[in-house]
Amino acid sequence: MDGTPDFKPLYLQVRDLMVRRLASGAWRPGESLPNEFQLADEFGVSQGTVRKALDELAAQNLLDRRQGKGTFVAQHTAQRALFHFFHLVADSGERALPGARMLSLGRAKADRQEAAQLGLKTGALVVRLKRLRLLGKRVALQERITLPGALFANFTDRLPVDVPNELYRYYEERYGVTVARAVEKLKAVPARADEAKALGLKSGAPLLEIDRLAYTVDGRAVEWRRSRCDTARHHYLSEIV
Amino acid sequence: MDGTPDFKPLYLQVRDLMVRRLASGAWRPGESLPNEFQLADEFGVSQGTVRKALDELAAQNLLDRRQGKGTFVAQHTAQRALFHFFHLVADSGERALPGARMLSLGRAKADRQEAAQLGLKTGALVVRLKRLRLLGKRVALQERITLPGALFANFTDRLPVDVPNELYRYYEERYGVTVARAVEKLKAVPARADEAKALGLKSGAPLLEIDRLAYTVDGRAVEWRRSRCDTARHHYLSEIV
DNA sequence: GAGTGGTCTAGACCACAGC
DNA sequence: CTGTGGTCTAGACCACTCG
Repeated sequence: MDGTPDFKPLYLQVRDLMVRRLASGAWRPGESLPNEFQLADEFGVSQGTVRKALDELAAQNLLDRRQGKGTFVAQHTAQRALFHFFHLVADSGERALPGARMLSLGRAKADRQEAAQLGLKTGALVVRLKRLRLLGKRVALQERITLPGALFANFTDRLPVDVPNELYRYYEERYGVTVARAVEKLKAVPARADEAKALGLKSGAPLLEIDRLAYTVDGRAVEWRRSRCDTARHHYLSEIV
Repeated sequence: MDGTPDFKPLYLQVRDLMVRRLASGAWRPGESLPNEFQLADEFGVSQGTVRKALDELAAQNLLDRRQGKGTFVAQHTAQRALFHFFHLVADSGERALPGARMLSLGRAKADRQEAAQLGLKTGALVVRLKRLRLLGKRVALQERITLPGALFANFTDRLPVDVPNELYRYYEERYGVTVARAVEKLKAVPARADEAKALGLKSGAPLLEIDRLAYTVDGRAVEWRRSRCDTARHHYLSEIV
């Protein structure tokens, strides 16, 4: 008569409570959490149960546990950007964070596609960025980024040249928006004339298109990014375990 | 005076012993392992420590734990091939295992590149396969596969048409070679004339090249695969957590 | 030395599968 | 009902960090 499976281990309940704290901003990036025994007291469970919840969150890169120091809310760092969110690698194997050159930055009304991707109404306010990125000294990709205007108020107040290269850290520090997860869809596409020119290629040259939707810990889409990359000297690295 | 960090938790030692059993074939795909208490006795540790080792291996997809039933050595199934090792998805979101049409199958001496990828000497015996794969009813990619001849004796005895579509299951069942891990490198490349013809495209059309090296649990490279895909109606899906 | 997370153990009990 | 893995607890001890 009820159909609910309705059994949820304690440690998952504790984990979900913790996720809520992270999502609400009660625990902010970089902060240290109370120790395991204090958390156990607070949630009314044993230290072992808290530990299992913490380990789950650490496995999802939401927390950072350091023996001897404590448990910290994960933060976007250059390292994380490089190894976790940026998958283009030089064919030689070297990795380096790409430079960026902003082309434009402005507000607009979401077109149908942007609205669909970000879960907004068509015509809702969005922020649009367009930039080139350099791998080594060579311009290797062009990207367009769309953000929901509601979450990123006054984004366009700053001069394009003053917007930092590492956006996820910037979103986190300035807007309290933490990207926790992303989905990328890759295709091979022909370069449009303007892209070809920007990247120093012939029109129609093959580019790797990376279409990324980034989500917060509570599942809201907060960035749509479409990059088109010259992969003559680089590749996208994907590890399957 | 020694420099060795030399502290290895018990559960990792136990895990490594188990990995050796898996690598040696003492535990074979599909087999069930002794229960946790029996393993604990055997290794001379507590059940909790064995559990931690088992959980590690299950997280790496080397074991399959089923409540109420037991712990089993992971096996390559259609499901696993589809969700774990095959990342091309229709733009609609549908996933389906692609059909295959073998074009050629034969022995050869490894060229420089094949030897380097697979860790063989140039001129060592290899098996080469070439096939087309269909997504839906449409030919969507062409791939060339190279295997070390030493591990796949008599592979070419079978008629090309009789080699099954799901290769990893076949490697596992017929040759005792289990693929545990793979690394893929993606690029956008122009179609060569023959590829264009096979895929029904114009020469120079953009293709997604997927260059995959597959490894066994003990780290030997056992397959090099290079696929070139038409991504007009499909994309490569990559999830970042 | 004090405080943190990490490991190891032992035991009780729960949920699930299958006879 | 029995056997399996899964959860929860409690306590001892180890390794790492920092003052």
